[in-house]
Amino acid sequence: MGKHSCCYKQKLRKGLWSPEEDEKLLKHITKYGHGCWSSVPKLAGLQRCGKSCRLRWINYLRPDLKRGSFSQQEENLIIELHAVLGNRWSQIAGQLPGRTDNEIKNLWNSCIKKKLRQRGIDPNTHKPLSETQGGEDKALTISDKTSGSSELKPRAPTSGNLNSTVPEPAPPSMSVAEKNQTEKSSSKNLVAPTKDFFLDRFAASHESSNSVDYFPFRNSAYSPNLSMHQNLPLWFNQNSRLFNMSTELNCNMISTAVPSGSKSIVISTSMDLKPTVMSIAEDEPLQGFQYLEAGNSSNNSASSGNASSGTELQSNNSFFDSSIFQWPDLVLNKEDQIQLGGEPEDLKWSEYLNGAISPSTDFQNQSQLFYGAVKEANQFSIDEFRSWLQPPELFGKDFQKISTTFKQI
DNA sequence: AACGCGGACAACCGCTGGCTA
DNA sequence: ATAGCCAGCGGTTGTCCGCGT
Repeated sequence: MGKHSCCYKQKLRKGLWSPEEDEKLLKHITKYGHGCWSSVPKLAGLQRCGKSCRLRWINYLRPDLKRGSFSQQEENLIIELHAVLGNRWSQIAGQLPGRTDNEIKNLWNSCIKKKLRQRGIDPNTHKPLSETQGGEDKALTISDKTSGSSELKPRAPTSGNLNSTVPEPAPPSMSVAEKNQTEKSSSKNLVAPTKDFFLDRFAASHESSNSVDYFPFRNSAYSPNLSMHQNLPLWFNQNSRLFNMSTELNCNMISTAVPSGSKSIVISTSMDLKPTVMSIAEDEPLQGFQYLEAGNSSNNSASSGNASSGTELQSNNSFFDSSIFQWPDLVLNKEDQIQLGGEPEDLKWSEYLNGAISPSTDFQNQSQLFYGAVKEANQFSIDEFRSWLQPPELFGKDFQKISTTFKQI
């Protein structure tokens, strides 16, 4: 099993590709496409196995490959993505146009790992080396953090042979004690803004654009430089309250820890990349949730034909659908609790929105909010909140569908 | 100049899962 | 239901090249 029939054939060349071979393969694929890879070598006149041809094409000959060394931005992005995805090189590569999984893997193993270690960061866990050596953080069970969620399943093991336990995002600046403290103070009584609140705000922000048809909460808009961990999805429970997955469930495995009461939709984006949408089937809260991903609204369609169309909701290809995706350890302290709908702290959000509370624009500080680090209420800037409410044109058709779905909830 | 070493990159290998007959 | 084919993925190995001794 696993071995390609072509691999048994004799006289197949191995090793480095000659320029002549490259030319043959390039000409063939340019002219006819690759079709079935196993037939490519024969048709192209190459004494290689189809697998080798495929690899050569993907890693070297493909016209849309970006050449040259990685920029610092790319490196940073790889580190951030790795923190979320682990060694899922192909998924990481998917977020770096023009880069291959092989290239990224090599970079990681040869360069980035070393750099991280030099900075005192464990490349596997993305935690400070000292902390890693001291043992793994105990993962709190759901019941540790919430009351009345006994029906929730415990964290599931990761599937497959992924040797990495997916690292849990943890700010190096935060001590274990601080984490414990924030975990203890996490909000059982959190009251969050309602869906209507967001919708109203969004409508007010885009009065001229039928904007209520859209629901583009872009919660990743804090800063392009911040970690992927900050791409928190917004969940609304059946009471239309914003539901904080991480705070209320401490769930790392979305597929196993969806709250039974929530018939929800999650809207998220991967940084400035694809908006991501998930919804949960109302009557199958635990395992029946659907996951939908909107195509890339920016429509930077690649030359290959299998790129997302950008117009259809799709059911795969985002790290969010991965059972190993770990939700950020978001913890809101008492000071961060937001209450709406005539409740005493109503003013808070409106104050933010009106700028009465001076917003911090220090995005690094903001990042701490999402790590559950020490937070101040006014760190939550109005500018950031406004940036969630992206104009519809930035999201395109996808969100029209999303909003339709949302309205049905 | 010769040698050894290490880094960077290219390619291979083994495995998995989807698809289809 | 099952077996075979295939694409894709991630780990590993091989190769090249620059640098220091």
